[in-house]
Amino acid sequence: MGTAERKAKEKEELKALILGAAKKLFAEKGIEETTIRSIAKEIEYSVGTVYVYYKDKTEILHDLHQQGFAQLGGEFRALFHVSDPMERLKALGRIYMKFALENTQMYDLMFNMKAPMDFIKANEEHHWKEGNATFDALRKTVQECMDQGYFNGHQLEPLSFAIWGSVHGMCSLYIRDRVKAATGQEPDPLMNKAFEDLMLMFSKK
Amino acid sequence: MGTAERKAKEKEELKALILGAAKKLFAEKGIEETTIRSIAKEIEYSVGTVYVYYKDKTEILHDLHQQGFAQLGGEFRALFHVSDPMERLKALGRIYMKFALENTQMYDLMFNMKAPMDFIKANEEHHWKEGNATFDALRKTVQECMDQGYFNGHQLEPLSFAIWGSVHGMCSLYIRDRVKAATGQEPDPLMNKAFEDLMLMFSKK
DNA sequence: CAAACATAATGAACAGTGTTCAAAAAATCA
DNA sequence: TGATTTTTTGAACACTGTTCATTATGTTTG
Repeated sequence: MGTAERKAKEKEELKALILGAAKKLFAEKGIEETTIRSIAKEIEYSVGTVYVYYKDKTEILHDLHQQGFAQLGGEFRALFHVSDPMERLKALGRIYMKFALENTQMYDLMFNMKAPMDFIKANEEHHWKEGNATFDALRKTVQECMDQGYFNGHQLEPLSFAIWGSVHGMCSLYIRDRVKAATGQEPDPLMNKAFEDLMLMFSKK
Repeated sequence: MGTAERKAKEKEELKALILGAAKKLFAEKGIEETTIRSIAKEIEYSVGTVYVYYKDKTEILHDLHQQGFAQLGGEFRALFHVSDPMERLKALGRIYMKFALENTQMYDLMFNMKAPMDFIKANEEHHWKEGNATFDALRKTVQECMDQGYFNGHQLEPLSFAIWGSVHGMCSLYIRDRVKAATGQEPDPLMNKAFEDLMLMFSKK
């Protein structure tokens, strides 16, 4: 039936409209400062309408964090053209860090905020497929590095986690305003140099 | 004048009482879930009283985060008995991580939450002395390691930051529930193994 | 076409938050 | 004791996420 189809499409469109407004406001004024009312106002609908399409705020946050992973995942996938695994590992790290610095709010949502994980726990019985896929890209690359003689005497899983953690840690400190406050240095150059330092240590055979 | 003295002391005591209640509730039910009203109830005073002794919630959070740094700082200082700098570096990391895993709420407050930094920006013109002192302990130790031939070809500042970031990153992912969700592994053993992996790489001459 | 029905949108209302501040209570002083 | 100062109070305000009876709109049917 044509009408039902069109209806379903319209519903999807409005849902996307809400999400788009949320994304815009999050980037503009931060996630904490963005209210359901401000989202409703942005798209010129009432608060109630937002709740017709999203059962609560964590669902909006979860949908948005999926968009972030779609973008980062795409950039990761593009890097699998690089055949040298250590080069690819470095590139993955660089892209990851670039993403974090250029999309601080989104990165925060993906890797720091509790909301998306709360939503997953409450609705999808514990499967964070976005995080899994991203970690998999890293793990695969680390495995290939090990096959080439890198990371001797290490185990794949903890090593991959350690590498993720080390880059995430710098990004997280950056986003949460601890870098300049603790080191006294300009954050951006320090981040880049520190990243190189890490990679230099990681790539020692 | 004796009375004025006693008064000042009583004021300090009540302030400490508020802070103690806050600390207790934070550890019990989490920081986000602890309200000014619940703090007031805990010490059997009214909401208004809390605001006589603390100008707002960020000040409570800031005072509490100072307590955390006092504890961690004390544990750090005790480690300066270890004369071998690389051994001390590893011990610093282990203590840091132990602190994070055993005081998740406090660690979150110290290194993730925005409130304490917001308070500092608004009230103490940008000087995070707690963070500075802690980073200094790390930096000093890293310098001594470099003096002994470790970390060849690295610069002190970015390297120290990278080391901090790498341990912080794992702790942060742990606290924000990303470890098991992304890796599928049991978090605690993975953390410990990953920490060893990092230290192994750091200590390669 | 009009009436019956189904779907979508609304916004006042609720319970909760941090915060304020005139008023009440308690303590101190003369 | 009475006046004055200090401390404590909690109702009230502006905000939050969320709900749901009511209204408006669209669709189907006799």
